[in-house]
Amino acid sequence: MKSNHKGGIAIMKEKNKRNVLRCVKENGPISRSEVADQLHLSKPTVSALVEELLQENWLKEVGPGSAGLAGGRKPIQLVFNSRAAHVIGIDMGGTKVRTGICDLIGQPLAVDEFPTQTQKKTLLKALKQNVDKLLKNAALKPDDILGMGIGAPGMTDADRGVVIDAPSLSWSQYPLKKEAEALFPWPVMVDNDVNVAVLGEQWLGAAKGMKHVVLISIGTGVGCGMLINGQLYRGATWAAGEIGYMVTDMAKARSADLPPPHEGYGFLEQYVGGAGIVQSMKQEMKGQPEPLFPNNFSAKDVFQKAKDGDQAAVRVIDEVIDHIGFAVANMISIINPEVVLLGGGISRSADWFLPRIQKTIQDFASVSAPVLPTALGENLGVVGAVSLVLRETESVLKEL
Amino acid sequence: MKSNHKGGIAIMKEKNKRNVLRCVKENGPISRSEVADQLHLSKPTVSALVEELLQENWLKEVGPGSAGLAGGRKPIQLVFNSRAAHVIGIDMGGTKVRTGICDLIGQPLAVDEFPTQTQKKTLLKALKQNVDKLLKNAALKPDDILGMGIGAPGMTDADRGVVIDAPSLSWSQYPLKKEAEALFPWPVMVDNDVNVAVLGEQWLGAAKGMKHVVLISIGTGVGCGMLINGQLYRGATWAAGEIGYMVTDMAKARSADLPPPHEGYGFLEQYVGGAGIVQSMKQEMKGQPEPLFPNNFSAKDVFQKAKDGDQAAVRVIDEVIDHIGFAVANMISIINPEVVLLGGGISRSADWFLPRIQKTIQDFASVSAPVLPTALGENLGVVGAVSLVLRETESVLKEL
DNA sequence: TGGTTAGTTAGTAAAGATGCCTAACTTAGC
DNA sequence: GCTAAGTTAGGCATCTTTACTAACTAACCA
Repeated sequence: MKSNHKGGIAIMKEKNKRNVLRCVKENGPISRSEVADQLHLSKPTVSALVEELLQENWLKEVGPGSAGLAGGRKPIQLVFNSRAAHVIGIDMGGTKVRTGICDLIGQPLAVDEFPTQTQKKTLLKALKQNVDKLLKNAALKPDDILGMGIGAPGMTDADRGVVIDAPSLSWSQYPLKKEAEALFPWPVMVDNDVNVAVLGEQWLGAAKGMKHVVLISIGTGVGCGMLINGQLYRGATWAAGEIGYMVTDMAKARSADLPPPHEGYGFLEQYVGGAGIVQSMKQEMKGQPEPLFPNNFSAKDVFQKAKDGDQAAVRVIDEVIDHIGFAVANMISIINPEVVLLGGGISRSADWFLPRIQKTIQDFASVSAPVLPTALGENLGVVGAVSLVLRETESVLKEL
Repeated sequence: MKSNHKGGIAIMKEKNKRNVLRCVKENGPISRSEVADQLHLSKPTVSALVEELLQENWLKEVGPGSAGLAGGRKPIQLVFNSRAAHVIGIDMGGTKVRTGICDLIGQPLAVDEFPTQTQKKTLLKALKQNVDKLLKNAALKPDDILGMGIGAPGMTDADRGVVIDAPSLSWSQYPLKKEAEALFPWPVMVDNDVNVAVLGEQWLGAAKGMKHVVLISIGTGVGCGMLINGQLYRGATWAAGEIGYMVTDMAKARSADLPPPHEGYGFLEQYVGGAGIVQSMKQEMKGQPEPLFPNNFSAKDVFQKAKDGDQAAVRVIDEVIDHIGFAVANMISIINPEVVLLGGGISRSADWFLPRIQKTIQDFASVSAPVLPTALGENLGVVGAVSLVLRETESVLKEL
């Protein structure tokens, strides 16, 4: 048994080992020798650590590569075993829950979804069933699972795994991590859906490998996840990124023809969120004799009408895009990110309005930054949740 | 000679040593035994490290404390030697340069200032002279100096120590670190003045010990420094915190009666910066028969008139404060800091307008945060620059 | 063409250095 | 004698260096 060196030397070995693992993972097939060079470790040390990693199945040898130009022994190529473990990602939305099992490089082996239940108990039961099915589909056993990540649609205390407030699910102070861990035999991590999304995009999407990323998600509500110095930034009280409350028009904010703030929606949200768009459209239609829409319509419908050229809809959407443009410009001036990603329902129409947003940035922001739609599509939440688990698990290797 | 263990075991010893040092520094007089307990290190290890730290003069023994209730040998009390080294801090402003020498706990031993020269060469020469004087006044030799920090009024590449752009000094791509290090026999670190200020306030001022801090400085220009996860956040291209470009009123931003953006000033800056206030006041005075001010007046004068109750001035200042309120509210919604500090010339009038800003936050921000004036007064820049050096020097001990 | 030799690189083994821990001891006060 | 602070001695884990073997290329020569 290992001695209980608390602040001890064993930590360093663990660190070196993780570094070796990461080095192999990132640099594809690579020899022990080259790993030693890259990590500034001696060859024997690397050999010993690789030996352990092979034993533990994190690495595989894939036969000899080719020798260098100047001759010499052929190197033994090492590769990361992306199937050494698997991670489950859960994207818990207001209307549906998307689930998936991924390997260690984020490849989905099985995905599924089911409608969100309003009762917490039934929701968890459905989740359990669904995950069991997923395991069967992927031909995996619980032992193969390293952990499970969950993206929840609301403010979340990621340390304790408590969803502090999720209006769309009527959750408040719900200890999701604890409840889920009672149901599953692996560790569970929970975070805000937007935070999870930005992790996913930084791992495998449009912000791959970047250190400073802002993701703005515009759908029913408006949210924003930030990656700063390569780390998720969650704020002092888990409330960072509430861009939905950004005021881009003081005069309007102060005027009386808007509902008072703090009834669950912020200023920007009132303009660019789904409900806000519908509201504005209704307002716009008042002056017109013939209703453009039936009684029930969605923001998506308004977008469609605007694309089709209807003037009233265009006016509404133009204002939405204008607000988004200024919100993005403000974020760029404050955060100076490498990239701004636009996600949520609105990202489907990205091509259409991105140029206008870019113009606003160019005119009003202090510096520039590319604005792109998210790249991971419908699996974004799942992949992000998987990334959450992997980062937390490997968090020891944060420093070089 | 030490073997060149690169990724080696020596790093851990260094870390433990720094932890011991920090432990003694933070926990006042303390015995070896208690340090061992707190850091989960063994007594012999602590003794050895303390021995080295005593040799190197970082620690001092201050005679025996009192024995415990149950008897036993009296502990030997250790204290941090705050005079083991000294650091020079330079606050380089647009009109004057403030200099100071501090000990390791931020106590100023000598401070001074001199007018800013427009010529770089003469400025550096004056700096050299002034620092030499400072050393003499503090009765120190160059060997006693650990390093020098400089806060520069503009966008700064802190890695290379290059001031990228400082309009008030007409500097562009100026390698200040390199130039200064040619003049002085110690390492020099350079950063933005607002970044330096937030470090200072977090060290010894109004944000002591906090991990998430926003400092907004409003004077000639408008700047913002952010401490996130306990670390300075500088952005992808050293441009983070350009709050002067935040747009809080889209309609006005688009209207034609303002100068076009990107002539060196951002939207918010045009309203709340010194020049902007003067401009607004002039605009306001046009309608009035009798001029309130002589031809030349400053933002400070306008503030004074407003405090005295002049209606035109009050209108101008009210708008300024309104803009600031929304800017602060937006920052809080986005960053969710533990505290927002207000610095720069405007902080003198803090008492007067803080309540209104707080009202705006309460009405429009997603969460709350205290808003306070900076606490370090005229030495803020100097102390912050000292802090910059100390953090960089001790950066190894960032993790617990 | 085919064999031999020199040079180069991958990986392993043994020995030395460093730093931590535990256990036992000394010191100093009750 | 009891207790707690601090030191000494011995052992263990980890890394590095040095020296080695294995394996391959290139070039030379019969």
